[in-house]
Amino acid sequence: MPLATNPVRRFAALDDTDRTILAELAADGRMPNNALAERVGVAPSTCLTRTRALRECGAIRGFHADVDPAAVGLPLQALVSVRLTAHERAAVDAFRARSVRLPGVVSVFHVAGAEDYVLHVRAASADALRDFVLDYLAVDPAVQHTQTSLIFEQARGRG
Amino acid sequence: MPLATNPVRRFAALDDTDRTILAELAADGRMPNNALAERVGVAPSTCLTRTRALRECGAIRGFHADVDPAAVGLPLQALVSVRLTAHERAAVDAFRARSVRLPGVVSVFHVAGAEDYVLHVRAASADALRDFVLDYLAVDPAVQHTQTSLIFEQARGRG
DNA sequence: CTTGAAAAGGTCTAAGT
DNA sequence: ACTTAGACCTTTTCAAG
Repeated sequence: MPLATNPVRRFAALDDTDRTILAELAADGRMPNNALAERVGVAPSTCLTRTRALRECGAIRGFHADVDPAAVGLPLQALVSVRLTAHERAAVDAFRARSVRLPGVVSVFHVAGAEDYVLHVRAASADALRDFVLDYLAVDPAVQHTQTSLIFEQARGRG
Repeated sequence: MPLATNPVRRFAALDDTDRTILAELAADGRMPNNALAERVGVAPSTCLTRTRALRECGAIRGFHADVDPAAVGLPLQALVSVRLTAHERAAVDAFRARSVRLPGVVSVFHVAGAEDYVLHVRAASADALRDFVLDYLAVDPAVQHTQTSLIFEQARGRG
């Protein structure tokens, strides 16, 4: 993949109306099209066309309910830093593909720096969290080292 | 706040139907109620009652569009670890309240361990990211030290 | 608590301005 | 891009099982 690749090109046509739609739907993903149109200041039909285009060009990747982890029996959260043994593309990509499928994994960040990955995970208990690290990461020959930081509290920003 | 506090109590009544609804809406937050009802195996009216109860008891905290950061002119992401100078509750809480309002902040994690906070931030460019750290964190007297790790790639897990 | 059916409201398409 | 109109679908309520 050449360094000159410019993925922003796809979004070049976005104007203020589009950005407002994105902000409103990021805040409330279930807002009816009528209400959205009024907030944005365009006709409902225009709003619908814009919203659909935003989904098709990839600016909107999907809609998701924000579920309280405690409600599904996973009250604990942690950030697990992972350093790999090898750093070729194949090993790195393979670890990412594997880690996103592990139970309790919310997000996988491939980062620059001393660590290679940071996993945001949820667990039912401290024991379950320990088991997650030991059973899925520590035994992985691709994993050289892990460090687990329990999350006391998470707050959402506003973009 | 006593250690014995048990916030799980609020969700004690959740059954299989509720958990299926949560899973479906987490995967597709815009699924129509009658499609959801069919997948879950109850009548649409029942499904609506359940879904509303899940929102009111806090199991569903909201619905959000998943917006591609690149679409809104913020193609860069980073994890910024923050160590505070003081660790009394007042200082810690104040920093959290401040940091969630900073521009580009996606999530704020209060973590156990050597660092106090990890900020997930978005930025328009490397310069903008540097400015964010210097202008908002480095100048903050409550902040002792920061470490910024650029995010090469983020992948979502499945809960 | 769940249900089916009726009423109310939103979505979507296609026309013309 | 906006408006209108109408078909279609979804949500919501409510009386009853």
